[in-house]
Order: sequence, then C-alpha cells, then structure tokens
Amino acid sequence: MGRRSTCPINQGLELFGDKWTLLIIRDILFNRKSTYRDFLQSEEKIASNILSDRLSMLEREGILIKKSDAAHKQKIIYTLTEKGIDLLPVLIEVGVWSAKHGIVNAHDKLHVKELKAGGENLKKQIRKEFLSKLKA
Amino acid sequence: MGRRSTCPINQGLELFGDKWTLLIIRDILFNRKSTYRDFLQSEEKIASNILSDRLSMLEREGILIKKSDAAHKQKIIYTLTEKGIDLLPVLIEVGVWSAKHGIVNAHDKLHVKELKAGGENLKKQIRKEFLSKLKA
DNA sequence: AAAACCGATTGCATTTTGCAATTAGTTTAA
DNA sequence: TTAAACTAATTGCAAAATGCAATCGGTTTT
Repeated sequence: MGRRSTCPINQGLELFGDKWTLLIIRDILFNRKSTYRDFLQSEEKIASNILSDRLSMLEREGILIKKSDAAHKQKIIYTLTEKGIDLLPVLIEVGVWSAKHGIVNAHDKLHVKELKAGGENLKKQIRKEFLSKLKA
Repeated sequence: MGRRSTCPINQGLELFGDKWTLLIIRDILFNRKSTYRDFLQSEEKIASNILSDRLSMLEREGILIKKSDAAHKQKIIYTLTEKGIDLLPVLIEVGVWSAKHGIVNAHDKLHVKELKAGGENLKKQIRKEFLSKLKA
C-alpha cells in the first residue's frame, strides 16, 4: 500500500492498522515475549507466515530489531527500538477503551487500571526498562 | 472473525484493527464530518462499499448511531456514541506517535502537539462537545 | 420534468489472510 | 554419534477482504 495521505492518524494505521501487528508489540511489552516461538504460542494463534511477514515489516520500519543470541546461534531475540517502545501509550489507551467498553475479565481490568493509574511515571519506567534491554 | 481472546488489546483490534475504521472516527472527531458523502470525500479515498460496511459495523457495535435529518429525509447524520467518543485518547496517541516517528508536516505536528498539551481537560471538553451533539 | 444529490449495492479482479505441511539448520539427549 | 527435538521460517492452496468502477432507487433542487 502506498501512502494514502500524510495525516498522522493515517500514517499510524498504514503501519500497524491490522489485526496482528500490535499484538506482537503487546507480547513484547506486557508479556515479556521475545522470540518467534513465543509469539506463535500466544493465545490468538497467529499463523507462522503472517508472523514472519509482520516481523520483517516491523524490522524494516525500525520498530524492532533482531539480535542473535551469542550462546544459541539459532535463537533470535526480537527487541523493540525506541520507535517501538513509543507505541506503549497507544496500547494502553486501546486497553483502557476495552476495559471500559469490552467484555474484559477482572484480572485484565485491574492490569489496565494499574497501567493507566501509573500515568507518565510508569510509562517512563517501562520505557527505561526496554531501552536498557535495547542497549544490552 | 470470532473472538480470538479476551485480551483488552485484542478486543480493540478485533473491532477497529484495520486500515479504515479509525479514519472514520478521526473524520468525525477532528474534521467535523458527519455524512456518508463527507467520509467518501476524505483524502484517503475510501471505497463506498468499504465505507458502507464499516458504518454498519460501527452502528452494530454501538460506536455510532444514525440520525435522519427531519428536514431532509434522505440525509443521514452519523453521530458518535459515548463508546465512540471514548476512542479519542487512542487517536491522540496514534497521532503523537506519528508526529514523533512519521513524516508529518508542521501544521499537523502542531495540531497533535496542541491536543497532547491540552491533556485531560481538553479531552473532557471535546468529550462534552460530542456528548451534547449526541443528545441533540 | 430534468438534473443533481443521497446513501448505498453489485460484479469482478486483486490482494491479504488462514491453515497445514514442510524445510534447513541447531541444539539436546541417548 | 546419531536420533530426536527445537529453531525460525517458507510453501501451496483455499477462503476472505479489499479496491475499483458502474449502477441503483429514492429525494431534493432547479
């Protein structure tokens, strides 16, 4: 898809406006996942070809980078860049919306509530945590 | 698509995780659009069948409602419900992300900056404005 | 009465997705 | 050391979604 417009909303949607991309980011940010296997095994059962496609797209777009574990040659660790980490507020607001308007269990509702209540400080803390992973 | 999981992020994506849905909400919230023609004429050039599909989906999901203008029988005004208005924070954060990481012109950047700087107060104000439209 | 406008719908080609099987290389276990 | 299990993918194919242009029936305007 070529660029349909320069509108900020549209540009975001052209990158992550689909059913899967933000779930990968979610897995990294909230579920501490980092490998292809991890993502494959998530509850929503993404197909391996779609996962592969999205990972290479996200890499091409500078939202995550691949790191090969030195000890395990075949193991690839996917790490968010700053550009990827900055999607945290988007995910939080999607979560807040669903917690209010969707069918969400108490546990997840609490999780969202805590994230929202943490405000800018919590976001900065999470940001810092993932930035340090990035450097490692 | 059936429900893939109860995860709040996933539930949001199942509803508006596509290239078009949030653009309609954007048109209403930021560009003061309200009719089928308005949406069709937007910069991104949504196809009429897709627009029709998304509008009925959004209506079915309680995110917007149709109002037929009494004076103009054929004219239909699309209005956000509270559930729809609550997508404002999601749109703002998508905009903030693109303003930082995308290719966005100065004018749009300023618009996003103002929205973000307005914080909770501005959101409440916009919310109030659209809630009053809803009652009208 | 004709033209223009309204919210759609239709048909069809292209693209994307979903799903299962399979691959080539790597690490672990017997 | 060799077989089994695990890694990140790729392939082939059916099904669904999207993109595009033409068209529709009703409504308002001229």
